[in-house]
Amino acid sequence: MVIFDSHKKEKVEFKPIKDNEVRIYVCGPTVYDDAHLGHARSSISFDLLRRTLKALGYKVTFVKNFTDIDDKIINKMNATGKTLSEITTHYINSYLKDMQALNVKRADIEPKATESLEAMFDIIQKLLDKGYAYKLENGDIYFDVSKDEEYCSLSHKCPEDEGVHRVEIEGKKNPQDFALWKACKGEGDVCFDSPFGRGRPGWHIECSAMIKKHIAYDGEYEIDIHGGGADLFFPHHENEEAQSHCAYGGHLAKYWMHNGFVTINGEKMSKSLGNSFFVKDALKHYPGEVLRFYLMSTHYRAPLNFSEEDLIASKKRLDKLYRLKKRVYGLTKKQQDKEFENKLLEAMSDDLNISKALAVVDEFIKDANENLDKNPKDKVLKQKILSNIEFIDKLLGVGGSDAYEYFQAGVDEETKKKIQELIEKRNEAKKEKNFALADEIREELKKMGIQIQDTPNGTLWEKV
RNA sequence: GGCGCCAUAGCCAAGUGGCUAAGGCAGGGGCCUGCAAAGCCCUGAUCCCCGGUUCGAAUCCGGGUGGCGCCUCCA
Repeated sequence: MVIFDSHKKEKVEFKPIKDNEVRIYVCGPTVYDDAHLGHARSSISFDLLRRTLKALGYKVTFVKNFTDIDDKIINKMNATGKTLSEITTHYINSYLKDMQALNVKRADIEPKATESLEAMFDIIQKLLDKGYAYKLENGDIYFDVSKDEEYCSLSHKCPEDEGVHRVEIEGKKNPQDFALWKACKGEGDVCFDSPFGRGRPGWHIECSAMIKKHIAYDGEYEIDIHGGGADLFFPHHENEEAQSHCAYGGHLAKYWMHNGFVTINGEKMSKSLGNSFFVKDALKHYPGEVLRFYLMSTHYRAPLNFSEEDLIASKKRLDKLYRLKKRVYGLTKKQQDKEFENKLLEAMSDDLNISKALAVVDEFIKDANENLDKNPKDKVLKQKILSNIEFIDKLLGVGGSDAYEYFQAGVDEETKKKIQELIEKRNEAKKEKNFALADEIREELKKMGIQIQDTPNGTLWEKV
């Protein structure tokens, strides 16, 4: 497996810290709103990483957190009058539901920041003891970046001070110092008891703590891979790394991976720009699997400019896989095709080269169709095809649905019945060589958004 | 202002020094079909511009131009 390490800024051979085990931590969402396509893409990217590593035989422990305490959540509380847990529970469930629709596997561990406070206290205390942190008069505790010689060596993105717009806080020693603990600000704030007084944690400390609590090794590196959106590299990941190595000595992660953004009209999708596209809204128009296929079809590090036109083109590509699946429908026995599996896995092993992988899939579909045309009754051939489709589902997370249901999504039972009746009527007309009537019926179906195909196995239909 | 990324056919998108520049969508031609649809076959780019390195560059270096991101919450 080769991955692009955003710390070294190059592709490197992946070697786990311990044997065949891989520990991955990915920054999850701050749960104050529904998931947008950017969250979806990040999730799908690391889902592909996880599936690939598993297929390669690694034992993978995958952790994705929920940031459930944050300024934005508090703002939402004050705006809606709801409690913290009402808001976070709602958006966590909404997130999980969306990700399930996208065929993203649930993480092995899904820690919440509010349930990891003890681990945060430990880091903060160590940083205070070692002189890396200091307390302001108002009770806030800050990390002193000037004490950490390695600060900035992770992302290489630390800016010079000129031209930077930063929030000034009274008493901060360096402009880049960041909050580890925010003292309680009274009414309207959410506060927890701590050894440092009532307050709440800073954002960066949460991830360091959850890693330490759940999956950290004690050695040179705490985990194998740390992932997240490209926007998190600096300052979030830089700060996580700083806290962790100053508190515990080792580095946080052996490899760092960052996914690119989803853009709209070439601009980053974000709340502040007001151009967010929610997953739940997209799901009203397209099946989750189609959305997943589209979002994953651009390499995870490249920006993806969302366009409905491209999404439709992408769907047509996926349709072909399902049409092939229809041709081997009903089979249960499988015949493993190691050559195909290796080819697909090899593509994904190259820093998740999805374009190469999808080209392998396309080639497979083409060959399979061609061979089925030549030998429609070849059982072994069909079993291999079925087996390959299952492998595609396992590795890429698409192709696992029922082939008929895939094409009939969103059509209610009553309509299905009507379609069936029209098809039968047409078949009779065809038998009587009444092609004018047959064509008329086909036209009627077309107006309903239904396209039919006459095949040796009868007339099939698809929703366009 | 600092740091960084990107620029390949109508569109999406691989390829990071060397055989004829993957694959998909759209388009054109054909086979199949009562006609369609589906499927299969054939068909398209010399890689933003200029200069350099090299026997040889889309791929490396320098300079442009054009997009974008991070530096403030953000996947």
